[in-house]
This record gives sequence, C-alpha cells and structure tokens, in this order.
Amino acid sequence: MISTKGRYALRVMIDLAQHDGEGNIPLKDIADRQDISKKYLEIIVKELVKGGLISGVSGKGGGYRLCRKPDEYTAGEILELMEGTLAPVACLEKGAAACPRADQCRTLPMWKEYDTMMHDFFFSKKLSDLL
Amino acid sequence: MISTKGRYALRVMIDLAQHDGEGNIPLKDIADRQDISKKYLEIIVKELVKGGLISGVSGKGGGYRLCRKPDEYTAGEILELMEGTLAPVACLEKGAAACPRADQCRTLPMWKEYDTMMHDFFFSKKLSDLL
DNA sequence: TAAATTACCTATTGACATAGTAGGTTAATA
DNA sequence: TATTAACCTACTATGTCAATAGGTAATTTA
Repeated sequence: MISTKGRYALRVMIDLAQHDGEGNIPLKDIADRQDISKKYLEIIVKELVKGGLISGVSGKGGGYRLCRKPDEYTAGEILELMEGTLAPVACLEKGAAACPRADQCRTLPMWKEYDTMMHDFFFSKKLSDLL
Repeated sequence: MISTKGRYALRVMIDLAQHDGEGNIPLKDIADRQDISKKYLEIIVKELVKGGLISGVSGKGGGYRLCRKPDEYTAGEILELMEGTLAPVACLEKGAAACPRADQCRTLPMWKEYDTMMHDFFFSKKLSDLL
C-alpha cells in the first residue's frame, strides 16, 4: 500500500505543476489548497528537494518550484523516491541479498512479472498526465 | 509490499497442490520443505482454513488439504485473504468511506487504473500456473 | 486404554514503520 | 529591522509485522 508520504508528494508535485511559471510557491499555499498539515508537508518536500525533484528558496517571496517541466517527471520516480522502493516483495528490492531459494522458488517468476508491469505503469505515467 | 503472510500462504498452497491427492499433509512436513517456522505457519493456515481455502484434520494421520483443484484457486484470492486488501491506496479499499475530495482528485483515476490492472493480474494467475 | 500425533487456541513480545506534532534557527526580502 | 518562509532536530502515539510460547482438543494406532 502506498503511504501518505507517496500520495501527498504526488499531490504536492501536481500542485506545483498547476502553478508552474508563477515563481516560488509557499508551502502554506499548497497545504491550504491540498488540505494537508503544513508541518507534515515539510518532511515531504524536504525529501523532494533532497531528491532533486524540486528546489526551495527561503525568505520573503520564497517557496518551492519544479526543477523541470511537468512532462519530464514520472509518477514512478516520485513514488519511488518517497517509498524507498516499489518492489512488491523484499527479494526484488534493489540491492537485496540474493535469496538462496531463488532458483527453486515457484513464486519468483510471478513477482518479477508483476514488478515489471507495475514499474512500466508508473514510470510511463507523466506528471503532466495528472493535470 | 506483500507481507510474509501473503507470500508464505502462497507457498503453503503451492506445497499442498504439489502433494494433492496424497491425503492429509501435516504442517510439519510443509514447514520442513518450505523452511518456514511451523509455529508461524499455524497462524497462516488457520486463516486459510477460516477462509475456506483448505481444510484441516486433527490427530494422527491428520493434516491439511486443498478444498478444490489447483486450477480453481487464483493467486489473487489467496493474497487478498491474507493481506486483507490488495488496494494500492486506502480510498480504494472495499468499504472505505467516500473521500470528500474524490471528484476533484487528480490522482484517483491513476490509482483506479492501477488497481484494475493489478487485480486482473493476480486474479487471472491460477495456483496451477505456479507449479 | 494409553501413547503418539496433529490440529487448534490464546496470549505475548520486540522491532520497526507510519503519520504526524513541537519548537526552534537560518535565509532572504521589503 | 520586521516579516516571511524555508530549513532543522527532536519527539511521540499508534499500529503492524513477524514471529514465539505454552498450552488444549481431536484422532489414530499399538
């Protein structure tokens, strides 16, 4: 299940895309529009900044803005950044220790097939598709 | 992320399918073959019994067995029973309170599309496909 | 009938993640 | 210099996960 962090991050990115070209957007405005606690959003945008998806400017007139055009983001990269991984099972996480049962596992092919399908879905869904 | 309960349940069902027609299969045998704690499997098979997917017989010569043929189970129903829901977001859970933002939500269509795709995938994957 | 076997039951636990809240400091502008 | 807004560290309550522990009930076989 996608956590609130992933879902809220997506809504923040959509909000920023909807106000793209209007300069810096204060987090307070986003919090008000999206009806999400500003305090909690701080945690989320911090990760988005750290991940290089958006940039923030302090001080009066400051706020956040996208680093790229809305069609240059995918839902997949936003969700993956916030969730850590989108893998359906631990053994398919990037950097996971090789499972000793892998070659005899009857379920691994299904998980791989599913993982590929899901990955394709979210990484082909652009932020601009959500406006 | 699918929990161990869901993943182990799938492996128990596969194991039972692999020994279908051999009478009652003791949990100890399954635990040994699958290399999973028997104690923990008890919790899992209890839910599988309660959900009507398998039946258990006590006493010597007892054990568990499938209630139907392996091609009459889907991975989806097994996973859904164990996980409670497969919904990617809370607002798509069966019996969830209607979200007041639903009609203006820019992400809901994507979640619905994904939910349908995932549902189709797991519910068209038969237990017999995993042998 | 006693022993062995196996399912079935209730309760508990440690570790971790989730979804926030609280209260401050730094940076930039008017 | 006052205001605005990002940025930072820390804390917390709640819940879930992944088991473990220690029994009782049912059934078969010697």
